[in-house]
Amino acid sequence: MKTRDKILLSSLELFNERGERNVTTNHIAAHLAISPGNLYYHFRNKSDIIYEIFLEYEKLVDYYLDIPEDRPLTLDDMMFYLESVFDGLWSYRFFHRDLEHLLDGDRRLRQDYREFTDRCLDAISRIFEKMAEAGIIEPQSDELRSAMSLNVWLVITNWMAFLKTAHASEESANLTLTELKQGIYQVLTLEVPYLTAAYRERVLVLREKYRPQLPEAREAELPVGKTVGWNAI
Amino acid sequence: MKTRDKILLSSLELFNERGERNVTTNHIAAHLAISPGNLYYHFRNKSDIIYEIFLEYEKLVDYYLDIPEDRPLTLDDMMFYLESVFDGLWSYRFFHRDLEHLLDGDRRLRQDYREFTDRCLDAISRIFEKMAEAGIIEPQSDELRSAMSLNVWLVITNWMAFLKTAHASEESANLTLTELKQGIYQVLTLEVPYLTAAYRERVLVLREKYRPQLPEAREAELPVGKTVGWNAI
DNA sequence: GACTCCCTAGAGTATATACTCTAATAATAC
DNA sequence: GTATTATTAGAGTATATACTCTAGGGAGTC
Repeated sequence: MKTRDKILLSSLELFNERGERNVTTNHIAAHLAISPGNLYYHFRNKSDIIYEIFLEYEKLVDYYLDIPEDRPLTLDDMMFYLESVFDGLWSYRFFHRDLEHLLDGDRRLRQDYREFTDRCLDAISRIFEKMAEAGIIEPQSDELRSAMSLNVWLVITNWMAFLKTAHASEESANLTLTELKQGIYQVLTLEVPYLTAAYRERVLVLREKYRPQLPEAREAELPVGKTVGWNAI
Repeated sequence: MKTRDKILLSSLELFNERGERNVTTNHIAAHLAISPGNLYYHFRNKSDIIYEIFLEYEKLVDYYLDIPEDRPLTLDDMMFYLESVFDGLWSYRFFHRDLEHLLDGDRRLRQDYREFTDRCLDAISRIFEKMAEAGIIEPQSDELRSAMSLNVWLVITNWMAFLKTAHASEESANLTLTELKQGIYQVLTLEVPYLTAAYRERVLVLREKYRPQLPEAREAELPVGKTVGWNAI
């Protein structure tokens, strides 16, 4: 593999593991056992590395969210979109963590990310539209669908932050893809009230598969009777 | 005012304006025209300053989210909760921005924040329960209410990040409290499908007041026909 | 005046971090 | 083989940042 690609790969790996803020260019070079000079031969600066990684991320999600216009959507499609988006989120999970700071430091990235968000919101909205056409959910006004789509986006992009800050018992307890995908449960929760009678039960069954599991550690930690919120069932 | 309090006040101000990451203890001291030594006489380190600010934030939100158990909830109560929570979010807006990093650097804060989240989720859930009792929304199963509450929390705590990353046209364009409160529109969107016939119209009218306004600049920027998502109505 | 206690100044330090510069080596073209 | 280009090493640098240390001022008390 070319050094340039190795740098991108290692950077992504380290960013995901430790957070962009905690990974220096020297760390990346050391991790690859190359010199800092070598790294800076391939990339002008750290922002450039991050930008390249973003382009990959963008490409991946755009690929996933390509919506077929020649046929109706199915439940399988919907689940594929959800699974795929969370897979993408997982692979580039450092990105949404320090998003604000990353965008502050790079105009290009800021602009591109904004357009990326718009495309995603558009895609989500289109998916809902086609789901209504397919009779999976009740039709919604444009206005409601847009607002709903935005809420879906908010839940998707911030589910991980919630897990890392509010959920994980200790910083050592690292996140797993399985836990991340419990975000699908939350997204489907948004859809529940709109499901048609014909599909309601089927979707609820699918949703159940993603229901968050109580980590033993956490349950034991909380005083009896004080368990609250999403895990209190 | 005591120097200690001045430090807390200035820190909060600077953190909110520039982000915790971009504000050093030296900046804070300089901003107050005091010496670094003086600052460190009052606080052992930066984490301690942040922790103290968190305690204030926590106290404020706990105060806002105190739920009266001796009477039913009204629509006014609900709007008060929403307004208050977003006011709190605004006053301490630096906090959720760098949350993950802040928690990484302070065990105490991590633990406290987790309990704080649990209390908030509990409060949100209780509010929904009482709103159902008051006939504002249809009753929900415990499971659905918990999942809903968590979605409300996700939307509330991440609305600002969305505004700053995806919405604002330029980094120079600073956020206003009014824009932040458009998050209330998003939260009410979550409630829409559960509203009872008796209250539906009244809530929709309230919700309308928070509907995001299209900033002129933004509209002009986007190619015609490509406007998407939440602002495309 | 002298003592004490609280507060403050400001120079200084250890460490980190993004990035540069020069020289050398490997790969390729002719 | 030789010239050229692409790649790499590694020491080095400028700047920033969290934090320390010592000296001393001011106010109250006896």
